[in-house]
Amino acid sequence: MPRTPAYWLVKTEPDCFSIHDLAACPKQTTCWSGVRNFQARNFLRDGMKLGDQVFFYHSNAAPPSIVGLAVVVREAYPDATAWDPADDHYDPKASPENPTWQMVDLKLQEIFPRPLGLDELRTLPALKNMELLRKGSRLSVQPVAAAEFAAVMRLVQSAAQPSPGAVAKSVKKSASKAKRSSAARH
DNA sequence: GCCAACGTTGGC
DNA sequence: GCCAACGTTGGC
Repeated sequence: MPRTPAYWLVKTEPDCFSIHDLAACPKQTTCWSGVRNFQARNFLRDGMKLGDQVFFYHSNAAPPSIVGLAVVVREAYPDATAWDPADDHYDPKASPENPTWQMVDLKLQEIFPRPLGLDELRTLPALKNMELLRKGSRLSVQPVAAAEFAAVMRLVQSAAQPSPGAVAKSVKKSASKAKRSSAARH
């Protein structure tokens, strides 16, 4: 029996690594290094399988939004940035013998016609219990229920021709918070 | 910039 | 094992 496909969401600060940066990568593929939270790592390591679809979310953006879709093209393997002292996410406790942290490879599947901001997502009843929308949620890698995934994708379809005034202008105020991301690598 | 929510650390 | 202190995340 093939496994039922699972759905996920990853967060990144666009000032750090945006979906457009992903689009510019060779083969539009990147390793998702830099995750330094155990719960997030466990989802990466144990949950994400080849072909799983992954919402791409921009945090610390204006507005914070789901901006597209990626697909898992390589399952978990050790995150070597963890034992690189020069890396922003260096972890002195990690080593090649004891990697601690894992990453997957993600390939861009689609940039949505427009960003789907938090306010808009909150209007969907199907997303009432979505982890992303939970107050205080900080998980940078999180599972998405199939029904939630479908609801967001329906919104994307309806977003293809946005009604006048419904388009959130994603003007970035580049808050000068240099680099601090738990999820992205640049 | 503020601050609530959360995760981690370390004294005990 | 408890929990206060601290650092980080991330919406606003």
